[in-house]
Amino acid sequence: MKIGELASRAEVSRDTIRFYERNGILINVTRPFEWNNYKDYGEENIKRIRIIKCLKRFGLTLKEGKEILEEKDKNPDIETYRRKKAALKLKEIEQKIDELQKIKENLISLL
Amino acid sequence: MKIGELASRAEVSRDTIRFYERNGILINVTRPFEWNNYKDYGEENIKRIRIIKCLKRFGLTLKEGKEILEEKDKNPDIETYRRKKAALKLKEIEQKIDELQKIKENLISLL
DNA sequence: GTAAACAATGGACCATAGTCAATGGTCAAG
DNA sequence: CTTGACCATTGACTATGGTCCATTGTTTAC
Repeated sequence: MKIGELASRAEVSRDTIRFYERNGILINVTRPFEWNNYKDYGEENIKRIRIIKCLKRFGLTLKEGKEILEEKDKNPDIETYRRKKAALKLKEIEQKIDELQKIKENLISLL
Repeated sequence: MKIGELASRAEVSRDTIRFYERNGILINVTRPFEWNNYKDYGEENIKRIRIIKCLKRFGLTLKEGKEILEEKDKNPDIETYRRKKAALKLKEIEQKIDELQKIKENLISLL
């Protein structure tokens, strides 16, 4: 699968794919042709990008998404890890909410 | 007042002052000496930096702080404007809190 | 007189998540 | 055979708020 096909099937831009590749999100990227230097992206990358997109919606960063993918690569029981990660993220988000609440109170007292 | 004095009196680094200067936070910066090219920073900049530091604590960005300073330069009745700005910021913060709440709920449903 | 402390300038760098442009090569349709 | 669509690579750029570095010039203190 060439980059254009992956891009349209995973619904991201070519540039995003190159960015993900640079950042180690993708696997199985080869250059199987002798007559050109086009790359070939393995099918599984569609799923990987979809997972990343999903995790991003939950507020996880690319780095955190990458860690989950890597864990999944090593360990088929991804759910345990994913839940652990999600629980950690939850705490982070709760802290952020608290922070914003404090700023909000400060602002209200200013008004 | 040279940069070092301003830095220690306003309790920021020299680099921060240069950064603020580049970003138009400071006023009355001159180069009054013929024999060197040292700058002279007007006294009012101490107060300006203190205001910026204060506003940052309320969650305002540098740009927003700069706007308040500029308004203050034009209009002595700063309080009205500051309150308007703060009210806007409050809405923003409330939106952000809502957003985080949604992500939090998504995460909880994932767990 | 010399060394330390200070000043100015320009540019690189941090994280985040990509986007955009330039250049050069390749491939398929007409 | 040429045009347009596609591919690869590099590097710059976006916003935020600075920090750190190198280099050169100046002032101050001993």
